[in-house]
Amino acid sequence: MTEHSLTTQTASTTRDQLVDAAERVLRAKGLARATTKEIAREAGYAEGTLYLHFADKLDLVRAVHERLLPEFIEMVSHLPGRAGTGTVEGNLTDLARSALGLYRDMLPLGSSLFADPELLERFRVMLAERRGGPQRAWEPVIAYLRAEQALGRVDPDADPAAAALLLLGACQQLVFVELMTGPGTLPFRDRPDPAPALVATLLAGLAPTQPSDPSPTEPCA
Amino acid sequence: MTEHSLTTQTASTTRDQLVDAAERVLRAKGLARATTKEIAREAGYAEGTLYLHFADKLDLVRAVHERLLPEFIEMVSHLPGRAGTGTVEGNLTDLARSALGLYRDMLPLGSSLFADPELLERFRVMLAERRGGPQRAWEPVIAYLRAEQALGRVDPDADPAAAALLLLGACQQLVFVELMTGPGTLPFRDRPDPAPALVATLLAGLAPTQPSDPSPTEPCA
Amino acid sequence: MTEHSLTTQTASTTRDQLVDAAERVLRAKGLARATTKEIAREAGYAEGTLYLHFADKLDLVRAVHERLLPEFIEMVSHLPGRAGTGTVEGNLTDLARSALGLYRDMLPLGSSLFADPELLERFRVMLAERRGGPQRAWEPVIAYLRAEQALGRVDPDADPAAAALLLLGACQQLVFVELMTGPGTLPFRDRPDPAPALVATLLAGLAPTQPSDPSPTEPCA
Amino acid sequence: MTEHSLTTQTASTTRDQLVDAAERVLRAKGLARATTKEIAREAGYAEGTLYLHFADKLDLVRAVHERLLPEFIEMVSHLPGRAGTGTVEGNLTDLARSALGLYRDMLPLGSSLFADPELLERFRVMLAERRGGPQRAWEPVIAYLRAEQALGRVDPDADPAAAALLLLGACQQLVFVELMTGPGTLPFRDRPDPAPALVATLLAGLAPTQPSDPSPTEPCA
DNA sequence: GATGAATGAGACTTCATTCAT
DNA sequence: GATGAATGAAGTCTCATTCAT
Repeated sequence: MTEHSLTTQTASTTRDQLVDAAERVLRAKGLARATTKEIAREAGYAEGTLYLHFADKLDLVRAVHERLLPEFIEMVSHLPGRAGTGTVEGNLTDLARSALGLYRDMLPLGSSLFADPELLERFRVMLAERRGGPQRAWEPVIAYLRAEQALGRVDPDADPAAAALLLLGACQQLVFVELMTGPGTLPFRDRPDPAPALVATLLAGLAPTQPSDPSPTEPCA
Repeated sequence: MTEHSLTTQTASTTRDQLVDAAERVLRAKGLARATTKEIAREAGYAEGTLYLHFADKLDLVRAVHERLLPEFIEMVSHLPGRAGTGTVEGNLTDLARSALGLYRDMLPLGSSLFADPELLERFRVMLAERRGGPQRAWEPVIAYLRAEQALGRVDPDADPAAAALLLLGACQQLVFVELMTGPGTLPFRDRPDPAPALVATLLAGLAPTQPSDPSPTEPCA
Repeated sequence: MTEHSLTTQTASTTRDQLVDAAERVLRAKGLARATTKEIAREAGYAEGTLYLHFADKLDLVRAVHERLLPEFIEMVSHLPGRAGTGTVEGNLTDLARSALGLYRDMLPLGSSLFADPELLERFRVMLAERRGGPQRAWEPVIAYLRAEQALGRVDPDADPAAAALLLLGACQQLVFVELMTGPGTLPFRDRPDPAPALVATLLAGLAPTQPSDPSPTEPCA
Repeated sequence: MTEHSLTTQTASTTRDQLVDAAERVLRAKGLARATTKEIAREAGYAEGTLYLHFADKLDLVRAVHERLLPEFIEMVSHLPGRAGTGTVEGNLTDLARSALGLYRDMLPLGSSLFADPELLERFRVMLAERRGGPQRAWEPVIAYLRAEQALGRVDPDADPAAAALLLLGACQQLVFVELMTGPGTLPFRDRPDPAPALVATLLAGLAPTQPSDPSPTEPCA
């Protein structure tokens, strides 16, 4: 109320403050334990105020996830798209590291949606309107790989979509396991930075380099 | 805990029936909307009976997830470990298809844990006792790849752990996107079976095949 | 209260518009579901405006009922007072039909008062100031019957007040039953217009006509 | 709980106690101010218990009205049906006095239904199942009058249904006005017992006994 | 061991009312 | 006079949990 400019750049409407507060509470307490009372208190408003701006609690939670979308997409777009600069390996390693951070930030909130089918359904409806969703992460990676293919730094026969899914999927799964097994565990063995190994493996492939074995593993027909 | 033969008979103890019912209700309604009343009704017992066998509701939910672990691990172990038989590509494709089914079955339940930090913490404690968790899925894949390396059908320099994470992570992420965006969408483009593309890409790698330089990692910059 | 010309102009003051809107909402939603928000919206004003013109919500509701009084009395006064014209039976039948319409219009709103003792009490206080209330309906009927008695068309020994109560009470009860049992029912048997039977019965009386008395009340059986 | 037989004849189930309490609170506070909290307290149960026995608050209120029906009908049936005994005038006067008591007891509760269209609708549905409603009061009166017609003590051409409606309607309207204008007023003039005048008027009719006037009141065309 | 009526804390939500603009 | 965002008390209803039977 009496704050003049807590953040110089944000309009900080009541609605935004409520969404901010809801996101903080959701991150801290989880969907199951986030109450309207606490969200309102966190935002500095009365509980009833919440219902001036949102139809119900799920509508507010959905708004949190809705606002996450552009955030997510922007982060994704910042995934290095620097085709032709540096090395492919370096770029993809940066990308993987960014993705790990992205998923560490987004996965707990996103996964919570599965706890409530009605919330998930509302989220789907919103995704259908806004074109968005987690699959958006693939796009800049695919675009980058295509650009590198054009530059000859990536195999022209490679499948960029599959490669994007392999790399980002690995990052997401790694974070998933991290979060599941707790902060004290070393999920991916003893490697503090798993990105290089993932990128190296993706670049080199598994197929043996010597065609001494006439196995049908070699697909480039 | 002190039970010696969980599965030697089709037992169907009251406790098991309650866990069964809880799993069904959790799958149908989601963690947020699963009530003890409905679980008890589904099991055919009175609500109070639940508290003869479990400390509280979270204990029952945790038991559902606990019982999922051997199920999960068993499914994972059935992932083809047939090193040397068929082709590597075929085996990994079968594996990817199995993994897709595995995640479709497990991901909604597993992701729900993120909605309740207290439940997640109890789950972590249980994981610390039982050696388990989603990372167990990597093991048979790694073992398989090592065996194929020994047979020369997989590059001896490849990193089996990274490869397992790439392949299984891609499967998990694909299912995650499927579940998020709803049954009506085509998550991975227009391919009904994404497994072959993933496996082909993983086998071939992204690096351009330069006949001059045998190191595929750093190409034509 | 201090307004001198309530109806000299089509005034449509803010206050009147609010009362209008309140009456519409009360008729549509009922006292229990009429909210200040909806009344204000219906009137085209902000919710706060309501409190510039009324002490509280009950004050507004009371104002609706207050304004209903002159309306009611005027309708009642239009009940045919045409002593000496037409026939007594015809005049009373017209009167009964008017009364049925009157109660259909007023009863739902009036009966709602019983749902809230505080509102009812305020209404009573107002009635004590304004001389009004549902009993006003008896007056023109009594006056009419007295005039007909003077003309010899109604038994000079008859009790006009009792007769008015019998006839109007019958109309009110009929509407009460109609409203209670719903629009789909036939409340008073199979007669679409119950007025003639009521009037005939009231005129003739129930006492058997002894042939010794040549009263015209008992005709051509 | 520990009461063994507070009332020797009543089962006094929890449900009944709740309905009892609800009726008491509804009579005391009115529909608009009756809260589930107070009803539960009045019944001596926790608020949640209410929802073990009723779908919601309206369901409980409806149950109150449902239980009023047999009460109402029984009271109505006790309206003197003593055809052939005493005098017609005496019997109808007793009847009118009973009806006044009946309506004094029932009208406030019954009228409250108009405050909430949803409640009224539920009540109508219930009436459609149970055959009941305020029109049931007419039946014993009609039956009585028919019996007296057979005995020759009531004009065989009289319309029993119309007569019942006239008499009971007058009683209901009188009570309605009493309740509206408050306990301190004398609603029907200065007569403490209005029953005799109503009955006398109904029996004698309004038509003049001497056909000295060739007025068109004479209907047998 | 099983029951299920009862509990009661607390969730979500509504809505009459206020007040700074 | 008008506004309408904000209030917060109070309402209805849910549901994990208990306990006498």
